[in-house]
Amino acid sequence: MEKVEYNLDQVDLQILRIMQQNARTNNADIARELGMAPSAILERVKKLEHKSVILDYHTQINPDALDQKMLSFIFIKSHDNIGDQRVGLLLAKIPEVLEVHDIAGDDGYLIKVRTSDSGGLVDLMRNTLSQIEGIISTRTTIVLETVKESHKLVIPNS
Amino acid sequence: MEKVEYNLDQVDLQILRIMQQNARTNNADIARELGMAPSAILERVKKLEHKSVILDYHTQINPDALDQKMLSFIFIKSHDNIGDQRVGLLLAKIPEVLEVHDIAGDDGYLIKVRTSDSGGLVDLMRNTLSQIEGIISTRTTIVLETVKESHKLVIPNS
DNA sequence: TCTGAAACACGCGAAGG
DNA sequence: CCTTCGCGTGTTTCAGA
Repeated sequence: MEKVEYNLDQVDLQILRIMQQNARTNNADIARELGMAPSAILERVKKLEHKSVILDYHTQINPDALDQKMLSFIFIKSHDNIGDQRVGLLLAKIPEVLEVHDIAGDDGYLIKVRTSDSGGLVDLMRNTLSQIEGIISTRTTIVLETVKESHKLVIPNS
Repeated sequence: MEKVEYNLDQVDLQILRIMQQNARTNNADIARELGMAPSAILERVKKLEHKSVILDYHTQINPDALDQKMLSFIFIKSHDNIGDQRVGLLLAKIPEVLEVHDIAGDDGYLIKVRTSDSGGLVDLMRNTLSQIEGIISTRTTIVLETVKESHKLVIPNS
């Protein structure tokens, strides 16, 4: 892993705070709030994108509206050795698999999966997961209801 | 739970597909891509927001840049009865707790937590989680590395 | 790294089919 | 539900401090 210096100052943090709250806030509004010229904000945002501090601008869509009512977490034990992520990378390619985390303790992964319903989950496990070589076992946890789903990080005051 | 009709047509799905890819794409660009007038797009986007199909515009920030290198999932058993979410709602109020899911089978919740490091996690569990009445036990899974973290839903072709 | 000017492009509401 | 039109405003580049 490479050492990267991000060197964010107060103004950067304020920009991030505003944009995390609403990614569509325009430069002019941010500039007014911070008492700066819009072009200065533009420059900083471009830099934050280049430094990979800002990774993406994303529209959060209601899963129900797209008929993806089912959310599950699946623990997957694999033959992957430490540092190897062959199975993890294959899992990451599946569109319904939104997250893949390499976890401690179990030689395994935790993945987050959205499907239309339980049938969709069964299909995914039968048709897609079972095709991946090196999976030893799975344990599925089904979400009944999501109380909170935020992507907003805690941004420090300094 | 109320029955809601979303009634999304092809144009709506295309708009969602574009905006999910980049929330900052402007109406004019979307209009060009779909061969429509910008104001028609504006109208539809507003409607999608009102119908809660679009929930949020969010800037995804690199957690490393904000010194939040530690990600954990914690299973929490509680005294909450079915349909009751007292503990869940209290968990949801904690800023470091990004997600709270009511899960099947264990009278419990699965939460996703970001902290600066393992010390931050210990602090959270000692100082904050332990203050919540009704938690019976916790089981923590530590993420060593995240292979994929997307928030993009699969948008159907029709 | 900022400001300010200038050219260009977009947002967004009105009016109409 | 769409288009066209128009004014006010935002975006972006560049020179200069």
